[in-house]
Amino acid sequence: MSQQDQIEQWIQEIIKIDEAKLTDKQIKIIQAAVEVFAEKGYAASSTSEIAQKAGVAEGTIFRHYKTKKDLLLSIVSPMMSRLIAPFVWNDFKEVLESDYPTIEEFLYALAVNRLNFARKHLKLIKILLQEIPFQPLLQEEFKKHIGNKVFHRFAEIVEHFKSKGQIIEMPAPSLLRFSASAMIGLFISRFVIFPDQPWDEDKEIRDTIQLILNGISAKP
Amino acid sequence: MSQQDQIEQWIQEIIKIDEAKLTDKQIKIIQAAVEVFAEKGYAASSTSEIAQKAGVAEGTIFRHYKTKKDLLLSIVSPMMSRLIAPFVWNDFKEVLESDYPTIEEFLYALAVNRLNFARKHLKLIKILLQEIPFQPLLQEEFKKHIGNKVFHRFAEIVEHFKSKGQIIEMPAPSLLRFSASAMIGLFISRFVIFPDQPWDEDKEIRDTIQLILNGISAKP
Amino acid sequence: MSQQDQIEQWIQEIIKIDEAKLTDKQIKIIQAAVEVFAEKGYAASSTSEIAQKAGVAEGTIFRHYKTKKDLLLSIVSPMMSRLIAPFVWNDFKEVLESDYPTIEEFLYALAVNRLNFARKHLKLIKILLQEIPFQPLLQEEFKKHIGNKVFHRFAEIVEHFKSKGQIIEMPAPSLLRFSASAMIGLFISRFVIFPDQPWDEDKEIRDTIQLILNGISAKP
Amino acid sequence: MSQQDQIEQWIQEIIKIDEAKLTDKQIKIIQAAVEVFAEKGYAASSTSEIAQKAGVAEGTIFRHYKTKKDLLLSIVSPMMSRLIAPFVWNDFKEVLESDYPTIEEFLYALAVNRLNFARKHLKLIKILLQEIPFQPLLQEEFKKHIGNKVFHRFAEIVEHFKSKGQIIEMPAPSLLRFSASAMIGLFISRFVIFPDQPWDEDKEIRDTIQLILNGISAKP
DNA sequence: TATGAATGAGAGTTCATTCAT
DNA sequence: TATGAATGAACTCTCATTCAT
Repeated sequence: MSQQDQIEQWIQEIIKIDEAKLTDKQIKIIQAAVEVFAEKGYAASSTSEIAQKAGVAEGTIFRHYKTKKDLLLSIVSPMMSRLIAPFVWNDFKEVLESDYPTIEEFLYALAVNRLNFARKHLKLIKILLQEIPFQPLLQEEFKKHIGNKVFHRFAEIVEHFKSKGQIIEMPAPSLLRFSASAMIGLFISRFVIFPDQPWDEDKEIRDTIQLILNGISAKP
Repeated sequence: MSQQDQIEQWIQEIIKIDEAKLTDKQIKIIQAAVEVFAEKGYAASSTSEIAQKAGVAEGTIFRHYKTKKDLLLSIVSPMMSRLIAPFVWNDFKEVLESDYPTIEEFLYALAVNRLNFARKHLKLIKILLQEIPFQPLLQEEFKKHIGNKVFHRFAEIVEHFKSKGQIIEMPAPSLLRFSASAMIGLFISRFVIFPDQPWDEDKEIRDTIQLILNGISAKP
Repeated sequence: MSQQDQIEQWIQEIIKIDEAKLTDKQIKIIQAAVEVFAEKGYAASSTSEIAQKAGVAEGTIFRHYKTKKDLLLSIVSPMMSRLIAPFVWNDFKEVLESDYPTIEEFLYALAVNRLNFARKHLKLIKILLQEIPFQPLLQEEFKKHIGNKVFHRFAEIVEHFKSKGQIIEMPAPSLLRFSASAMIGLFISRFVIFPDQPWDEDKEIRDTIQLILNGISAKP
Repeated sequence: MSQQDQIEQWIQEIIKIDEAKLTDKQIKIIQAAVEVFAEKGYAASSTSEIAQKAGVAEGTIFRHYKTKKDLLLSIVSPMMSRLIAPFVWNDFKEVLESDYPTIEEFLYALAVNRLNFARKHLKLIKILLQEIPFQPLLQEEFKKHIGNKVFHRFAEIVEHFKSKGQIIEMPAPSLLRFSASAMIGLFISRFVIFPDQPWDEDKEIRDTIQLILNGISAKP
């Protein structure tokens, strides 16, 4: 089992996706909704178009989802936790220290994993990002997940390396923001802005990691 | 005249905003539209709400703007060039070399300028970013401005410093993306994600610039 | 056996309610339907709410009743005959003359009986009255029962007393309408308009009867 | 000027109907709505049918009335005060004593006036009565108007005659209920139950008044 | 017999747009 | 130029009814 597969497996255990309970029609509705929401935006999408694309009657949508917003949220809300799943690992630090020879290798594995995840769920993530500003419920979840979980985990790690004198003297939030921005910037360039360009993903990931590490490493 | 004022003046000359021609009602319509679009998103906003907020009749909007989309674009489209105005300077390089003692100082002046600009036009920029995915016209403009102008200008500068051995050996697009991501990440954190936190903007800007420069500087 | 019980027994014999044939689920459906129809009105009630309240599946209702209207009518239609049952007695006159010392006593017994009946089936009677204007079938039944049976019976009695010089000289329909209005007015006040006030029912009934008899009695 | 005209004039002054402000289309909408609501009941009526009957677009209805219920209430609610207008006269007692030779004559004038009013607004009154049970707002208005105004006025008059020994010793509410029931019973018979029968309205009114007065007069 | 998912017609309502004033 | 009443298509959502299980 490769390291990537291993990471993926851990994630699956964490989030326990129970798509099993969905009926055939529900899956078709969700697929159609993702398609249409991603293309036109939530507000500009019509339930009739979703129904048509899903091959069901419009009423069927409302049998499974009380309102159109309900449909959106039940699609998009679980995405948030899946998106940041690897960062809320309980044994994150152990994995980092034991399973990977260098921090570069660890970050590379993580980045590849998330990049593949993003590639797989591109449209859903688009919808999520588009709708966060307008859906208070999503904002709450965002704060809960990112703010409380991911942030504290990262702060821990940063302090760990800082205390060893390996990281530049700077507030943890700034370092986290910087690192995350660089990675997210890569993702957005790759998938949103220039999806049709030829990309040497591997090299771009490695370069970005190097730039980040250069940036935050303490100078001798 | 301070350096900031000087930059601002140059920008004004470049973009030549002709708000002078707008009637009183038009200005009210635009202000109301920005307000409503930013709050609810373009698709979920109604022209009647805009009219009401602007204190004009519904018909008046359509006297000045053929369609709702027309209203959106005439608000948002000019923003793109204003947003990237300083980066398309003709005498960018001269300014950089002659007016500022170090590159840090130059980047700092630039960042402060854009941060203040973003603060002033926050809602408009929000709308712009929200609607780019759905408005082909905006996408074209984005590519035209960013792709052709900003990118080439930066590539020039990067090559200049590379040839002097001061910048790490890496493709210019990657370096640009990395630098821009770090700065934009700061802006989004400041204005979108944590607008209500207390911010030491100056320090955050200087830190971010330091991290970027650390990242891209050639190691001795 | 009290006179009230005796009257009740006669009524039961007349109308022969065959609720025995109803299954458990049917009874629950009817109860739920009465509840919901009375609360929201027939047209504003949904079969799904009835099904939910009855604890059965939506389809089950339509297994027993072809349509929603069918459900309404099979609930409400038998009520009409039950409501006017005592007035269509075959031996009405004999009872009146033999079993009760005075006409006041007879009317009092009758009123108490109907009042208790109305109290017991309040919601059903509400539905019946609400729906008569919109259900031609109910209108027919109303005319058949009231018009043909009750009216002729009363006309007979009135003529009987008129011929004895005990009742004022006035057309029987007017006298019937007057008497019925006074009693029905009492019922509606009691149950519909002021159901929550404290009522001395006995006294109100006796007063109303006295007023009616005062009104229709021939003056010496 | 006849006594009837005089009464009508007083009423007009009291209720101050300002139908003048209604546009042509609004009047058509109201007329159509009254027609359809009366025929099918509020809940079973569709706005599209009303629009069609009024000869306007469906959207036009919602420009003037926020919701379907709004349409109902703005039609029906003003009816309540108009319906009971003559009974809330400030100088009711003076009129009764000065302008009419006998109380019979006064009641007769009043009854004729209300009968003509009911005839003119038959459908509206039907709708009002049908919807009172389901519209809390109407119930409130009913209690406010009938309970507080009409009732107290009548109680006053009853006490006045009681003290002169002309009315039977009985609670005022019972006497009012009895009298109102007899009159309302006549109206309902006339307009709702047997609208198609030939009616000698004058005689029926006079008979009913006589029966009421017989009922409530103190016996020598 | 009982279920409940599925239907699709039609409900009330919104809205960008038009046009007579 | 500015208005706002009017439009009617399109929207989200409800509902009585059907039917495979």
